[in-house]
This record gives sequence, structure tokens and C-alpha cells, in this order.
Amino acid sequence: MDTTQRTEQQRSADRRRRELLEAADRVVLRDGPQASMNAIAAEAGITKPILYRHFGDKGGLYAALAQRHTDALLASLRAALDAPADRRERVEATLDTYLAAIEARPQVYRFLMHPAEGSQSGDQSADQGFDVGKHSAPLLRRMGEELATVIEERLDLGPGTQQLARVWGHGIVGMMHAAGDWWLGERPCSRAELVRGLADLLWGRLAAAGDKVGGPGF
Amino acid sequence: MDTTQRTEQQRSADRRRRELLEAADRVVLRDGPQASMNAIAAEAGITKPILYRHFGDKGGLYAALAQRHTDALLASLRAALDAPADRRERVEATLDTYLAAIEARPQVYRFLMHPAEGSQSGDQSADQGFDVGKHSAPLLRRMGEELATVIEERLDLGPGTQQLARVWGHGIVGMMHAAGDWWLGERPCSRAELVRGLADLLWGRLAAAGDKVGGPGF
DNA sequence: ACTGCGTGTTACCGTAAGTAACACCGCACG
DNA sequence: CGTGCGGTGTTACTTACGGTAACACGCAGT
Repeated sequence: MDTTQRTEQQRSADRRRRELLEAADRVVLRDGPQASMNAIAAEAGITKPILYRHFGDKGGLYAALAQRHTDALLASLRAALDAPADRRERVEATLDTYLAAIEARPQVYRFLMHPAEGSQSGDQSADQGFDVGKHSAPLLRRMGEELATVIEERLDLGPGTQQLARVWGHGIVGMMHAAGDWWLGERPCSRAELVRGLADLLWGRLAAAGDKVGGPGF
Repeated sequence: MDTTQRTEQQRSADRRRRELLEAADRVVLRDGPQASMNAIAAEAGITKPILYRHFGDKGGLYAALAQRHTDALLASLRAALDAPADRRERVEATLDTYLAAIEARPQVYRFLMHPAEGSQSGDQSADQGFDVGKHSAPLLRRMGEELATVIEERLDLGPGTQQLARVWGHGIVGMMHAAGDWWLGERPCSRAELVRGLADLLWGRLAAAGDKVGGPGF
């Protein structure tokens, strides 16, 4: 099989793929994660089967789409995380970067967190094995792992550093995510206040806080 | 309209409703969140329209279902949170309770976190308003709020306590959730180790940790 | 001119949500 | 005793979406 002059075809196929992704992007941004393949195809000026030829199935398209945005967001986060500043400032900068991103484009954020799983792919039969754990948004997992490696590289946590770093990576990312999600919905305070509150939490203010006098109960 | 003797009818309707919910529960436990209305109806020994009469639409059924489990889980968490012990022990007990719950019944957990949103409810037209923030699993929100009230009741955080408590409530719940989700998928360590790692994180060990000597970069 | 391949189409299938219309039953009321 | 009437149930349908044939055009290379 000639592997020599396929570049020509491949080039155009890649361009097409990128065009399709951009069209899908527009539709998802407009219609949310429940955008239909028909709508995406229409936006791209073509019809469904082409999408399927390029991406296999809806999951494939969504995965490709998610990866673009995830890559972009991760790059920003890495930049904030690698800035030459002390740890607290870096943490705050990273939190703020994330929150700014989800604030600026909530639709994208929503899409990344809810990859519209489901569909009616067969195997209704006796699926006790289950795939829990795989279902969470890839973005969360990737951010967690990323943060874990940074923590592991930067901090000295004694024995068990590697495992602890992963626990913390996923934990911190989850904290950021849930707080951000809640904040985006209710807007109970400014972004800066939220960042500060979360950083305070990570800085052990929970442990340091005093009990309320005359607590309700005991 | 006579509000007098409706109790009879209402009673039986409520019983029916509970039976339907239990059937739905069995199916969701077996088939995951993508269980079809047909399947649920069949399990209950009836047909679709009855389900729709009782719950309006799939979302209604799922909401009702989710509330049962959420209530149960929240009760357990409250118990752990209210135990007569010092703060660190209570935090660890609560984390462990949550993790034990999702470990014991991952299907339920998965269902609660992914309420199978979507569907093809019309309104394709120029929906720029968006409802970000509402989409997150109700369980997370409720746990966050619950924890927030407990924090606010128990801790003295100075001015802005109320707001800070809510930030922390949602943040901590998110941390617990994301770490639990990751842990459930990869099982990288024992439950106790995870609990300890997270509690350490909350206890400010991140801030206290020393830099690694000769870090990669600067 | 013929062949092969990538790109595109229309037309279709299966499935699932949701609905309309009809059928049965118990029961108060004339 | 018959007759309406609300609740429970059904079958049969519509609509929409994911996914897949099967066919049609255009453009290289031989």
C-alpha cells in the first residue's frame, strides 16, 4: 500500500474534518449539548452520513470536539500554574483562569461537562459489569491528572507523594468545578471573592477556624 | 371542589406511585440511567401512558426517583456530620460515609449524578438565555447547601461567614465527588487512604508542604 | 474509454419519548 | 335499574433522532 503520496488526500481530508468540527462547534454553542447530528450536518452544509464517515458516531464527534476545547483550556491552566510566583498566587491565578473561562463561555463549559452520553447502543442484556468511572467528563479527569503531575513535580509530600498528589489533583479540580458550577448558576459573589474563598479553604482555614460559641445542639 | 373525601382515592394513588417508583428503581439499577420508559412500565406490569399520567415526563419520573435516593444519602451524611466527635473525625466520617455509599451502589450513584438530561424538547429557536447552573446533578447542589448550613452553624469564620460557608460547602462537596468518582473508576488505593488524603488536603497540608528541591523549571 | 476511490446524496430502519383515542370498572344519583 | 362520570388501563400512533444502506457524481491513473 503506497504510503508515499497520500499526503495530498490526507491534507484535504484533515481540512474538511476541521471545517466540520468548526460547524459542529457553532451548533453546539447555539443549541447546547443536545444538538442533533442533522443540525450539525446542516450547519456544515452537508448531510449526516458524511459526519459519520468522519467521526464514526456521535460520541466520536463529541470526543473530537471536546478535545479541542479541553486542550485549549488546559493550556491556559498550565500557563497560570507555571507562572513565576509563590504557591498561593499560582493557585489563585489558576482558579481564576478556570472561572474566567467558564464565565466567558458557559455553553462550552456545559458541553464539556455533560458529553451527552446515553444513546441507544444495544447491549441491554445483563450488563452488570458496569463502567462507572468512565462516565465522568473527560475534562475533569484530564484536569485532575494534569494537576496531579504538577503537584507531584513541585511538592515534597514525603512517602506516598505520587498517590497523594493524584488524590489532591482530582479533589482540587472537583472543588473548583463544583464551586464554579454553583457560582455560575447563582452568582452569589464576585469571581475574586470566590477565588479567595476557595484558596482559603485549600490553605487550611477550615481546620484553623474556631467553633461557634453556643452551637446549636451541643 | 370537594376537598373532603378525596383521601380515599389519594391514598391508593400514592401507593400506586410508590409501587411505580420502586419498579423504576429496579430497572434503573439494572439498566443504568438510560433505562427506557417502556422498560420501566413493563417492570411495573403496566404500560407507558400510566407512567406519564403519574410523572408527567421522563424528567419528572427521574426527579422523583432521584429525590428518594438523595434524601436517603443526605440522611446518612447528616448523621455522620452530626456525630459527637471532633471536627477532623466528623469530616473523615462524612467522607467515608459518602464513599461507602457510592462504592456500595455505583449504579445509583451514577444515576444521581447523570439525570439523563437532554431529550428533544423543542425550543431550538434562539435560546441564548441558557440555563447553565441548573444542569448540575441536584444531589451535588443539595449536598453543597446542606454542608454549607452545617458549616455556618458550627464555625466562626468572622464577617462574611455565610457566604464563605456556602463557597466551602459546594467546594468540599465537589472535591468529595470528583475524588470519589475517580477513585471508583481506578481504585488506586483503599477507601481509608483516600479519606485520609482528602482530609489532609482540607487540613491545609497543601499550604504546609515544602517545595521539592531542584524543581523542574525554576 | 474504463476502473477505482473519495465525496456526496436520498431513502430507509430501529428505537424511544410522548400522545390520542378508545375500553373497562366501580359508584353515586335520578 | 339504568345512566353518566372519574379513574385505570389499553392499543396504536406521531415525531424525532441515531445510524446505515444503496446509489450517484467527479476525478485521478492506466
